[in-house]
Amino acid sequence: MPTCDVNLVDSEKVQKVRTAIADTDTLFRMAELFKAFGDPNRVKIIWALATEELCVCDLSSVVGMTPSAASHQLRSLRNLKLVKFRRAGQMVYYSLDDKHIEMLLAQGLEHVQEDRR
Amino acid sequence: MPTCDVNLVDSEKVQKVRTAIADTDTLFRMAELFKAFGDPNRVKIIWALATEELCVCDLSSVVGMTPSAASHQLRSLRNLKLVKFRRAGQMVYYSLDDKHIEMLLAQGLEHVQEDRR
DNA sequence: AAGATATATGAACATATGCACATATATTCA
DNA sequence: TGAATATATGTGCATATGTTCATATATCTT
Repeated sequence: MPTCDVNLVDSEKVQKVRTAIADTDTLFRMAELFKAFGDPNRVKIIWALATEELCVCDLSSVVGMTPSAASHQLRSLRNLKLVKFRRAGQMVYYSLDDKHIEMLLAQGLEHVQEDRR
Repeated sequence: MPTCDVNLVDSEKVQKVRTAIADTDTLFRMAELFKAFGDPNRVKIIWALATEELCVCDLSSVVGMTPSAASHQLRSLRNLKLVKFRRAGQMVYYSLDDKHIEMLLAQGLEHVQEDRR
């Protein structure tokens, strides 16, 4: 891997930062979590479920996706344990799994709104 | 677009959720913000810069990328106004642009760690 | 000015992602 | 049991993404 010829500019800083950063697995999991929020439709889904528990049918209607597409996304969110669900007859009701999720959503919104100056 | 035959299961809820969700543009911007965190290497970059201001050379060393790859990623982060930079001679020093970014990072970490029960 | 070094950028390529479509599964109701 | 409905899943495709490699730009040094 090419590096700067001066191997490091400030190796003390580099060492400090190296120890500050989380392990690879944690970084990977964090990236995966954020990736879940990295699509407008999924943000919409998450927001919707933060507002109200919804069945797949109503959810798809709200976010404007086919039930199939919504279901696919819900699967990812389920795998990441971001949403939980309960079956009620033929319907399956989804909701957020965790208060953290709402906080992340709120943080994101805040940043975006503040940035629009 | 196919929908459930029963047009809506609970149209009152649907209406409520519809009005609760942000406009398309906001959703899009939020997704873009989160997408920036949606890659392990970028999380690493952001974390590194949250710890210490770094030149591209030292940053690439910390995150284990080529300076070129790091520079590409820094450009995206710059476009999203997540990082700022100052030139010092041949070197360019990057740092986080905003406290929100660190908070998002912290929130993400917290979720991931709590989840590892 | 010329060479050296740090950073940036463009293009190409491999991989990942999100959706549509077809089909499967599960539940209800007749 | 069989038809109807809600949800889930597999596959294929178009597009997005991240990296590498080549090259450009900027700054310093001599």
